[in-house]
Amino acid sequence: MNMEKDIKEILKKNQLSVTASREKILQLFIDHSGALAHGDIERKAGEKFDRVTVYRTLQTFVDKGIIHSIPTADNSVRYALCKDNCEQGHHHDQHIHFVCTNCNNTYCLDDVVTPQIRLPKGYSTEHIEVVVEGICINCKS
Amino acid sequence: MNMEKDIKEILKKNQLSVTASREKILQLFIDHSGALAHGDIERKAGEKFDRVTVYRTLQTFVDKGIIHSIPTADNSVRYALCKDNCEQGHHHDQHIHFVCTNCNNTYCLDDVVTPQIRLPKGYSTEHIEVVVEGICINCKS
DNA sequence: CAATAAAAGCAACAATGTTGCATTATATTT
DNA sequence: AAATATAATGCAACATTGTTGCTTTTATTG
Repeated sequence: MNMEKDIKEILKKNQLSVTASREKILQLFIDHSGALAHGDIERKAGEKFDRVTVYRTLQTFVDKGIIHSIPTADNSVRYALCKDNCEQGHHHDQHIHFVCTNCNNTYCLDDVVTPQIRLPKGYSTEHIEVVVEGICINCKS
Repeated sequence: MNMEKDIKEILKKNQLSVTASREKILQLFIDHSGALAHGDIERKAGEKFDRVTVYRTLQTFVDKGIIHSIPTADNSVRYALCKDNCEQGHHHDQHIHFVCTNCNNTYCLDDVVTPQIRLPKGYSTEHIEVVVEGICINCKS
């Protein structure tokens, strides 16, 4: 399969010029099923690219709706591919995230939809983020 | 009201020696209804205390179950008081968190219980974190 | 292929988080 | 209440992470 072409097309579809760093970093996300922390990406792509480029590329991808960031409680933001055809400046992922406490991987559980939350009177909802911690399917004994 | 005494007692109840920095930082949490970012605390208490002390005090409070950390998607961990009588090394807060996109405050909605999440086969749940973004009751127009 | 626009690289800096150790404060014991 | 043991603080130095301005390089367009 000609994945390389797919990557170029993803970039073009998002009105991004095709550069080596963008191809490489997007490739990382496609190859890796789980989420990637900035540090992971910097380690895997950082030999070839400047740290600043990694930061800016990730930011660009988030802005374009190619990846989304996943909240954590320990100051280590992670990113994963958007699968819900997010558009520029408007993410609408509806899946939950799962963090394995054993292998520390983060997964997007695309089939698990975020639940409705009934808020107290006066609060309005724009976006709901659900992160479940537990043992993933690869680590269960 | 003699709040000072309460603070000392909270510390003692958690087998912590009563020190000026712990009193001050715990006071901040009690006075402030929402969550506090590390930066907030450092700014409010940092004139009197060393940055390192703030880090260590927060870590101690988390370990003891006095405060809990709230995940965010932008690398700015926030902390809030535990109200569900968490014990040392074992948090069992069951409330959701609400981040106002207008005033940027984070609230613990103690009355809103985290929903059940049905995970795919093979995944087991240890902890569920729900963060809702929207407009809070103080900012609604 | 040249011109234009955009991205990458570089350097310097700012902010955030960590560690070891000497000093100081707290709690405990007598 | 003072001495002692224990624990927390402050300090310095360092490591990591994130940001900004500017120059050079690369990609796209005609």
